[in-house]
Amino acid sequence: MSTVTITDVAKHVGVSVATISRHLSGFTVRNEEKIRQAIIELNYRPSAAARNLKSGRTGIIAIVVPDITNPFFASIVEGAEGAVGEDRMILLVNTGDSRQREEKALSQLFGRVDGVIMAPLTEDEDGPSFFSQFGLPIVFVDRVTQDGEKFSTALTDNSKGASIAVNHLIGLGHRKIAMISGPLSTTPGKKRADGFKASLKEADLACEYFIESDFSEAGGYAAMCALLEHDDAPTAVFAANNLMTIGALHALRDRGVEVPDQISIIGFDDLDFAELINPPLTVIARDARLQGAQAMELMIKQLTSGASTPPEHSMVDVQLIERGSCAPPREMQTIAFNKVDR
Amino acid sequence: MSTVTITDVAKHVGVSVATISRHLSGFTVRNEEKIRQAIIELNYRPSAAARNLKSGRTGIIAIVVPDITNPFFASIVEGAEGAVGEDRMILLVNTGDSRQREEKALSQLFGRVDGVIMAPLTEDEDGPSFFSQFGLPIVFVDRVTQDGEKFSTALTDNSKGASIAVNHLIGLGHRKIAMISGPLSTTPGKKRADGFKASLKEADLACEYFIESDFSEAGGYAAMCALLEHDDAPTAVFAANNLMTIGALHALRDRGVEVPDQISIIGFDDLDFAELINPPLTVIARDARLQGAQAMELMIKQLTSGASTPPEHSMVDVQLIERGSCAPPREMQTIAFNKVDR
DNA sequence: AGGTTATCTGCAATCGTTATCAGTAACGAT
DNA sequence: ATCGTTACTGATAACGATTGCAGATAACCT
Repeated sequence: MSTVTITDVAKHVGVSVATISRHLSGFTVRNEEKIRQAIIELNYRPSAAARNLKSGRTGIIAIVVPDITNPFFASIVEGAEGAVGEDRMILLVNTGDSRQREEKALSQLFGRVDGVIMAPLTEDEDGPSFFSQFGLPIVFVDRVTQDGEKFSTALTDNSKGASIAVNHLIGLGHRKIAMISGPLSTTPGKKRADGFKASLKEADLACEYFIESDFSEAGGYAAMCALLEHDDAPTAVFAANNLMTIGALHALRDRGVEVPDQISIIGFDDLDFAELINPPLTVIARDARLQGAQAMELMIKQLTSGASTPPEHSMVDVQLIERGSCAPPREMQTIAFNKVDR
Repeated sequence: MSTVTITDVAKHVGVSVATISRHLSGFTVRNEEKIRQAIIELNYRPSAAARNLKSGRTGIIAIVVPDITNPFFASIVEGAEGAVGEDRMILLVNTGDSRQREEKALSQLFGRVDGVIMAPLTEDEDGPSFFSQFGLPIVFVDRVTQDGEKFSTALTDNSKGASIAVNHLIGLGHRKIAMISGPLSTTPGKKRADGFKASLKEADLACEYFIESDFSEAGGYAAMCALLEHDDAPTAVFAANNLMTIGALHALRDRGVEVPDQISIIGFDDLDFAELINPPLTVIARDARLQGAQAMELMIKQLTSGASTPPEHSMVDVQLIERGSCAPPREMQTIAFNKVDR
């Protein structure tokens, strides 16, 4: 009943503990079969704690995300899970957008895990020094901190995605294009905003409708409400992530604004149900699962090839998925080529 | 650079390791301030592994779910995370609906965690014996195994939820009511099916449109297609979970079937975007976060109050959220009281 | 058989903590 | 001055595994 140790197995077989240990770590030993039986018979399970203590490694990789209910991060986790392999496990930490929790979690992680895959809350200055002296392998996913180049990263081509979105809207004839942006203190927030602004400038358009929000549904809702109250409201909106897109759509629905009749909307990150929305949502999509898997691969590479190898970087591509939420602006629709029905 | 141990701190301060250890576990010691400084100065972090080895506990609670990208399970995890408290962490295992992964994960968990909150894949017979001899505290969430009564559980009133759904449809005048059911080998699959059948019987209706599917989006899609091909197709459908509801909606959309004009649909489990779908989706909802939190509370109770306390059970309530996806059946609409426009 | 390797084995030290136990200092009561 | 009590301290033995070392077996060759 009580815990059965390697010593018990050794006694049962009639060899020393060293032999059992060696058998467990894959060496060839003489009484292989006997040992295997004894292990099953006694229901012996090696103590992970003792192993960790000796070997210094835990076989656990932490993955720290701000919000697991965000489908994007859920997919990241799933992708990482899929790439973790046979002899490692994942420790999930959900920081709930709280800086405090993030720090506490990180300090608790030390010694419990072999490495940390993380999507940091912000690019804050106290972050980097902290990570640099953290003493654990780190891979940043989706977001980085200021000194992120020192670590491996698995990112998306954020600014390219934003450019595609904006150019799509411009191509449809829009001139008054708004952006509901994420926090500029985060990597994707900043890069997507940069891409947005750059593309506007390239088309000689002023950046008049830019709202910095917080990547949350409520934030998207509020931002959209603010845009609608504008004297000269925009004809198209680029929402910088999935949750804010949902919030914006809720706002439009509540106000009775027709999409894409009165306003076009394009989101960043696809959603399972994007096709089911009325109208189906046009988005910039990327493979989040792949991104998670890449992060895990970078981590494993780092763990197996010694700590001193230079950091590597991977990038997943983005693509436009046209559905029905973008159309030429209202005043153009009579002359527009691809006029939308209804 | 290398790891600094409790011995280093002791030397630095000029006391014995025992004193440092006592300070760390909250006892009052003489050189409190000096010790605190030394810890910071040397950047000492207690070794989790060594602690585990001595104390036998890890401060980690595992939570095992079949699919983290399912918003329901994501919410469960979030709720559990929120209730885990200061000095414990969560280890997430995503089994990806694979029996094999589930078993492997579970065996790996032993010794690494203090307890397991789990949503088992099925109620299979080999499950129970396995869990019973598992030797770790277990709390089942959402689903149980055959001998689940032996363990604490945090469930939903599944059959009540199903009954509410069916009675809602019956109340609207439907007689040909279908169910896209989950696997009958799972608790929610079984209970929801039971509730469905019982309510039909109570209303003297035959159970003619029952399809056992697999809780996946693809499964829901296929099931709905099958229902539509029926000679005498149903006028209403109850889909037993969120993913299958999404699948069914996709099928309806692809076939050009109007909801709720030609068919009514009600889902189990709410979705963030249920209001954004056209028409807004009527669902049976429950508080998944709360359910996750309850599971965690039961686990913590079990951990703190010794292993020999009897298992406890909690249950979150369900409620009907009427939106727009259910209406009287077509042939009744002219005489129906609350006729739907459009 | 005898000698030389190649394999396998047991002993014991070790990983970093915590728990036990005996011991010391301080202090008030007798 | 002695005793009892309280409040802390240090030395040391665990916890359960891994690993270097030296010795023991077995395998192989002539």
